[in-house]
Amino acid sequence: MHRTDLIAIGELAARTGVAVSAIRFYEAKGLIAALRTRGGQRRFLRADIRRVSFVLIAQQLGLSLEEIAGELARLPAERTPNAADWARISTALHARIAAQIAALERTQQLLGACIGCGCLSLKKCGLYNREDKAAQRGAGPRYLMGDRSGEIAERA
Amino acid sequence: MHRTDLIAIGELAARTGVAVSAIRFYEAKGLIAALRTRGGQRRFLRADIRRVSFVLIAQQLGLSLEEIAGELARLPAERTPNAADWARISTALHARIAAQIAALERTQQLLGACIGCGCLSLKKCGLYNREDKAAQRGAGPRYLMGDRSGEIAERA
DNA sequence: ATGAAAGCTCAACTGAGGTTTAGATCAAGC
DNA sequence: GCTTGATCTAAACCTCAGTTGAGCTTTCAT
Repeated sequence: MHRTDLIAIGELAARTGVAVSAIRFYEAKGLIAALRTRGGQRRFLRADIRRVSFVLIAQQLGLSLEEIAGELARLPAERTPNAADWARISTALHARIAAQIAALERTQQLLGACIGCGCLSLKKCGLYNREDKAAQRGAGPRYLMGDRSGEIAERA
Repeated sequence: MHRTDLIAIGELAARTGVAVSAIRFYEAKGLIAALRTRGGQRRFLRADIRRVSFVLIAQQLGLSLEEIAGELARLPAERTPNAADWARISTALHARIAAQIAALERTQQLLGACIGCGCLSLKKCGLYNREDKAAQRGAGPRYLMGDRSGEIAERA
């Protein structure tokens, strides 16, 4: 076959809706791999369209690029992910979302119990004294809360 | 005046579980206010323990510091938030969490429809072609709200 | 063979939510 | 008074998920 089974970065960008700069970034992060022309330009396989699509979907489901890279690493590199691959992954994602929903519902319950009680006491408040830390998120080293069982505020 | 009502930054940190650096950061962001000793050290009111606690709780519910500052600005500065204050805030939080849960449940449904179909086609996939973009926030890092803890740096 | 379009690299920047570091000063116990 | 630990400021640094820009090079259609 001719070289039409390889696509340039701009076409991959157009097909996926992702910016060219983002595709270079994904390559740098090891999410996708590129061949190179003699002149040094990237050329991608058509299967990479689906790989990039998977990145977008998984991102929307809350996975970090690092986690996505982990999933993609278990996928065959040179072919389109098939139904079995996707079933395995989507089942895992399903469980993940279920856990998120459950965490939020627990929060909701605690909040309901708190409305009107004004109980912002660290010692007693169910919202504060939680194990699951429902929505901890974001970048950078976080100070880990809790574990000061000895001497927490009682009186305000 | 041995029995003081004012507490030093280290004590506020210890009582809330927040790092001293974070408390200074919150002060710089206008979330809390500090008095100063003649020597220039910060001294906080005991009510600030609850203000900081509120910051932590609201963060767990997904509010940004800017949003939290907005809520705190409407609270009385010099006293502990009372039941009425908390009722107003927690009602708003309740609606917010309900929306998050609804978004995740829609995602879950779409994912359920996709399991096994291998349909990572951008044209058709309901997971990819969504209007709500479930919990996408801001132009920078994208993260879904909800549990992403797991491997936060644990440093001594 | 040419000229526009697309590609290349590398570095710097964004913004949220902080932490780390350096060097100096303050507060308090003995 | 001395020493020790807590605190001060300011600026630099960190992650994540990219974007932007400068300055060149390659590719492709004519």
